[in-house]
Amino acid sequence: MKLSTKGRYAVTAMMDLAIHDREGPVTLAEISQTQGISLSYLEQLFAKLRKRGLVEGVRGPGGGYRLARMPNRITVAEIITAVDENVDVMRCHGDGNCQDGERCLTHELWQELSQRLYEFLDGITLDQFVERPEIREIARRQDEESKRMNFVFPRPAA
Amino acid sequence: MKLSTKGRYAVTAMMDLAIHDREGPVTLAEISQTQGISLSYLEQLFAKLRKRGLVEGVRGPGGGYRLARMPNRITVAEIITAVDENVDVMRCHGDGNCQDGERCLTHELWQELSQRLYEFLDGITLDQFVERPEIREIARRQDEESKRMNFVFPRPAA
DNA sequence: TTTATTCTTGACTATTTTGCTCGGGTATTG
DNA sequence: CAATACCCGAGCAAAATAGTCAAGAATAAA
Repeated sequence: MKLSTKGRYAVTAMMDLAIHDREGPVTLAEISQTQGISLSYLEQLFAKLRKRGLVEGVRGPGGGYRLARMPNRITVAEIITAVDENVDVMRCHGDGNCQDGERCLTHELWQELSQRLYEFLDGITLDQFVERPEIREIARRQDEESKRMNFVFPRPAA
Repeated sequence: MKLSTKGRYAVTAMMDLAIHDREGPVTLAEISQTQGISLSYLEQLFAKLRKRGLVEGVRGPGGGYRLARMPNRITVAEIITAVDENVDVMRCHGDGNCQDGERCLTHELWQELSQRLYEFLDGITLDQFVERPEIREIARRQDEESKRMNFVFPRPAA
């Protein structure tokens, strides 16, 4: 599996969403601020997440994004495969034609690895992590920080 | 962990080495042919493998590379970390300063994942795989293929 | 001792991915 | 209608990936 910052960003954003889920839709601008991810990049990631049915966009003022399912029904594996379209460890995609139409020496190794990796990530749902006290602590810190920033740099009046 | 073709190539080459270990040093040219990896690229990979003490180079005619240790003392994890210097899933390298000097939301997730991944790959030694009948079968096929190619395109006489 | 063989090294290059910007849309609410 | 926020596509710089190319050094065999 491909484990890049891209997947990390997506999971981070989805956790942010899960944490603030009950407070209504969360705007990408907010996520961008609290998680330190560029807004335009978030837009790209969320386009993919939406296509996979993981989030729903709510347009208009007061809009934003919300989870399309309960947090306990969204796995980390889903999030990563949604944004990292190339999820294979293997070049043959498991077909076994890695070398001139035959299996290469390491075919089975990567197959096993791939499976283990997926099983691990598929066993972790968003809520599992969000409920951890350490995570809640970090989220609280981020909220404080965010409020402080709004005080220092308030939105321009309408 | 970073799982790229680079690491795959390295493990493949090391398996080839392990399979033909008792027949004396194996040249990079041979590995290049049987495994379909560019010779110059192999040179780069083996430079790193040598620095990590996984292989030994034998110069001169009849030379090549051989494993520096017994195949049951070389793990897949070692091979991959040898060529993929950047082995971290996390941007903070486990230090926990992922976001403005603090932990990011997904810090623990990647930490756990990283650990699991490493444990899995560290539990697999070269000999474990080389001994499997399916692998031996593939190796035999490759040897046949190689002989055939030498017959069709023999080395120019001296 | 010459020569062929093979490792060894370094610099250079093409392609892909990553992370991001910009400029426009479109739907929705007040 | 105007502000908010999603939506969409093109493009782009930097880094990583996956190589190539050229020259040199050690050694075994002729």
